[in-house]
Amino acid sequence: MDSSAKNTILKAYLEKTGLKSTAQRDFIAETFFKTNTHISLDELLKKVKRKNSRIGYATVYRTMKLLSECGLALARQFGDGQTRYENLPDDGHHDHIICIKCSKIAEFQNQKIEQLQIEAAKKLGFTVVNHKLELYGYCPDCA
Amino acid sequence: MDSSAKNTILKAYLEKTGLKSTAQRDFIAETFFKTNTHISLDELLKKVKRKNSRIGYATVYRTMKLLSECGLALARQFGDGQTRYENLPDDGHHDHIICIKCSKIAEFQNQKIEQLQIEAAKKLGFTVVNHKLELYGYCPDCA
DNA sequence: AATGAAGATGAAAATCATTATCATAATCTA
DNA sequence: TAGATTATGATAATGATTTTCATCTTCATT
Repeated sequence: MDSSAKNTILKAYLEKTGLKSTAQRDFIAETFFKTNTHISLDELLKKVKRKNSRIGYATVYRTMKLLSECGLALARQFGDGQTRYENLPDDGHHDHIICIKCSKIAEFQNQKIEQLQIEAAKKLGFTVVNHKLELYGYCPDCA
Repeated sequence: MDSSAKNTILKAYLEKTGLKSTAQRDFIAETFFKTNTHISLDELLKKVKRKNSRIGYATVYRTMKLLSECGLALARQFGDGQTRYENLPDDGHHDHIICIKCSKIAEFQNQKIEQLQIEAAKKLGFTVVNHKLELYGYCPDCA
């Protein structure tokens, strides 16, 4: 999904819930859509402030909550105490591996694992809709 | 693994890191080992205080961090703002599959998935210590 | 058993992320 | 353009977790 499609969704959500479209919201959303990491609110705020230093962090918090509600951002907790936001993946699902020492996060995809998950679920009579897989360990630098 | 085996591990870890064995630590650990839910620190503190009201919450926090470090407790965040701790499963590692309609939780084990995880991590230079896998979908009754 | 050094404890204060408050400003409908 | 409603941003408040520090325990050594 490209940025303009996301904007359409956002606008529709705002309208549906009786919220207003504002320059700050648009700019924060736009900035977030351009990221490709698991960005923390702190980091996003910094990015936003670079262009518009008058935007307060409460607005960034509020906007990300909004994006999360309308499905345009995924909120994740990796155990370092901060919520991190991720864009919808363009290229299908991926999982995470997190360094328990330095908190570095890497991503990986493995079709075989996905397949085995579906099979394991099937054995129990379940149908899988979604999943969350996080590996915790040491990154190359901290090993 | 039974409680006494866990105690042995804990003692070994304390010795290795030059920490001391204390009545509070033992009691908190023992209390935790008896739980079978994803207990929050708040809830654990309450349990502990019932028997020994003089134990402070800082000690509970510190002890759970310890247990987490030596692998005797699993820290999890389900997005409600609190860290919850889970005991090691008695019968080897298991993962969860959760029904998104009725919230039923089933458990499964799959050695192959574990193996593939380790391989996927290795490709990125990571060493896996621990993992969390949750499947979300529909159970047989809600399908 | 007594000593002494290193840790541990608990109460309270500090910190960090997040949320709420509130006066002011921007948006939008009519 | 007015009027009503919502948004903003600075600040204060909250809630979970960590740190601080004076005091107490543990444990290896006498």
